Amino acid sequence: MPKIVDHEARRRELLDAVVRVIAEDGLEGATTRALARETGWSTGALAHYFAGKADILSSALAFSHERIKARWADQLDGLHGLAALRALLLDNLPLDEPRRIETRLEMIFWSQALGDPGLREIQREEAQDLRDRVIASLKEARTAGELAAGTDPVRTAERLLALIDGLSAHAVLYPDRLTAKDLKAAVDDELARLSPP
Amino acid sequence: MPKIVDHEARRRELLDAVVRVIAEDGLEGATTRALARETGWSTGALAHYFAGKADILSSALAFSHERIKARWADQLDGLHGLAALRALLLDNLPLDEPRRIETRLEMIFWSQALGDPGLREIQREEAQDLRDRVIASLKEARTAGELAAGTDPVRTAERLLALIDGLSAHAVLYPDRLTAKDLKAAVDDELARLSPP
Amino acid sequence: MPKIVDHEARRRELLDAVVRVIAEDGLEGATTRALARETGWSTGALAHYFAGKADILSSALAFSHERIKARWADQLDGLHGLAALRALLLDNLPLDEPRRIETRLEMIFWSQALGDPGLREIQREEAQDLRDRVIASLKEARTAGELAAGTDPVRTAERLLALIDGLSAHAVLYPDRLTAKDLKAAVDDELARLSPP
Amino acid sequence: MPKIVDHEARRRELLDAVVRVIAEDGLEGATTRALARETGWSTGALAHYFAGKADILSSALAFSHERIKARWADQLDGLHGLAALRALLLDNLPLDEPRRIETRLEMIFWSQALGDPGLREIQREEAQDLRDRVIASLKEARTAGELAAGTDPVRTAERLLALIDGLSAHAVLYPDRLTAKDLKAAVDDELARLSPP
DNA sequence: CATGAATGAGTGTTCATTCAT
DNA sequence: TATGAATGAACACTCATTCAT
Repeated sequence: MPKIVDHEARRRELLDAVVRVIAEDGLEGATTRALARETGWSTGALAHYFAGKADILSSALAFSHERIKARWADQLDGLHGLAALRALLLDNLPLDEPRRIETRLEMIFWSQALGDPGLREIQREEAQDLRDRVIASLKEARTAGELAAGTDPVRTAERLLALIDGLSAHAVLYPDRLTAKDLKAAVDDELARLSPP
Repeated sequence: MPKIVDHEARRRELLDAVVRVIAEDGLEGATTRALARETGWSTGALAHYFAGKADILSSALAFSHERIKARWADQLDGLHGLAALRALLLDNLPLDEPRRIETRLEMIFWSQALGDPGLREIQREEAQDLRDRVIASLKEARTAGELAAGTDPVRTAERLLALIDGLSAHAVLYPDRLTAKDLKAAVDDELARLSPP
Repeated sequence: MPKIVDHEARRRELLDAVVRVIAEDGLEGATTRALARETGWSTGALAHYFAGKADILSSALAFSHERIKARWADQLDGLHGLAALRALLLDNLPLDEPRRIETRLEMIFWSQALGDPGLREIQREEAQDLRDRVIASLKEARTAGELAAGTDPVRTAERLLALIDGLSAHAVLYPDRLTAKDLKAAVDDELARLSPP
Repeated sequence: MPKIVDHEARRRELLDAVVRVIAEDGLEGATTRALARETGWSTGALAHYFAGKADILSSALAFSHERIKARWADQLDGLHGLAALRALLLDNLPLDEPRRIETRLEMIFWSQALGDPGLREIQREEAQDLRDRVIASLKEARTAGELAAGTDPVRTAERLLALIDGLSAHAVLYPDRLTAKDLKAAVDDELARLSPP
């Protein structure tokens, strides 16, 4: 009678540890041995749940994205238009330690994705999802008269998305230069410019 | 008399190839053997010019920064205020292949810098330099009456710097989504919002 | 259940081969590849049992010392005074192949120890141990009236210890000049001079 | 008109530096670059005077031996029998810094000679030379009635030679344990036992 | 299912040697 | 002669992967 294991639950449990290791030590520190140690399992155990190291890494990225998306549902509940947009943008900034980890992970995979189409696709999907939501919020805001005339939702979305990713990168690279307060102020400054005069 | 080599010139020559390899294949592909092959020299030859691989990598980053800064001098010659600001921001976008290489290199080192204070310092200096120039241009623009009342140079600078880094990252990650034209439009949209009504 | 290995037993097994390689080919010949080949394992396997090459080498020296000290217990069982002293000194001479290997190993590490405090300490401990035993035997002999009046145990010990190390070195360097018989004769000549007239 | 160089004089000048480097840093530290740096010449210059690194090393050993032998002539001038013997033995102990360098060099080459017949031959010749002188002095002493009846010159010589080499090794390995005074005392203790009662 | 021992190709680095100048 | 730039094989070590238990 074999022991029955919930593979998906176990994978998520393992990936949580993997995400922490990568965000902390980078991909150089994420050796299979280090991951095994940190998860509390053996290297061989990881082999049961993942096809190899590449699978571990891409799964870790996808796992982080799932958590982020699950959070959006909470954050945006009952919000609309600019309020929803603001909540969404702020949620994507490294304003606390869990999100700093997410940002570090994301940046690590940005450079990795440059040479790995598989990783790039995972990131593209997440980015597309966020972009769709931003555009939808902007359209909602426009309908509600919250936007200045002539505001193009797509162009504005690209600007806002670039802003939060740039702010995120700067915040984790130069924490002295940008505090959580600065990040929020930057987003609010930008949003203020969207409103009608 | 033996052949005398200009060490600095040779280093720059080698680093030009190193930058290309890293931007093309990432740091994983930048093995000493690959770098030797690509530069056209032996692994031992690299040892004459660099203290080790870490020195090659940080020198490559510093070398790229020097080239960028040298270009600024040209780009900004005779420009002031918003015009200088616009030239500076556009120069920092991956609008052509050489600058796409620069952007890819920069992104690769962003993630590396997260765990390497030495690299982070090299990047911080470059970022500081750009930040100073952006702030100076904004102050110049304010003095010239090119800015809307109440525009804070520092907060604006942080927003603009984040914007161009975010746009750069998105452009090299999702080239289908953002063309050179889109990048310029995003910057111009943002700059338009700085002018007085 | 995986194969469980007794790490200490495996280390000793590996070190036995390492000692042979070093004594045979010197430290130059003791590359990690050569040691792996000679032990019958892969280079990676050695990494499981030793922290690195330096650890392999110092462990090999310590292992040889342990074997020698274990042998003393046998050799000296039931012996006292001059008889114990003689047994101890003879045991430290390269009178047969196993001890020639020990001597060669020791000499190889003498020169290595000149520039490596860690190795020097390992050798110092072993030398101190032997020195203590020699002095103790001499004091025993003095008490038993086996020594000429005025024989100083410490000074005598130093002379005897120097003698056996010098004889050992000469025996392995110039085997034609010094046979096993010559070595024993030299020790006996020296001991004869310790007895009362 | 080519520059004329006294090859032999230049070789000796270079070897003096080589000996110092080896005695100081061991053979590991005696890279061709290090030797070139220390001699004040380029690596290529050494190639003019030596056939290769092996030639440099064996020449350095031979050079040290020449210096030692030249010194014997001075030391033993006008001495005979036991007095000559004593002078000879003391000259071979590391009683001052120059001779500590000689001893370190000798020990380094002992282990190297174990696997290199060429080096072993160089050392054997030197050892043979010293051995001949010791035996000759002993015979002289015997003729002069300075030795106890039944003293065999060859067996005694082997003992004395082993003693000084063992003392030398111990003195450089464990300088705390054996001072210059101790070394002299050990030799004098041994010599005292040679005299007739 | 789970283990961790074992593999061996690949890494960065060193260094004796060669040779055009 | 003398230089020092250049080579490339050899080194110690790491690590993703495999697999007998």
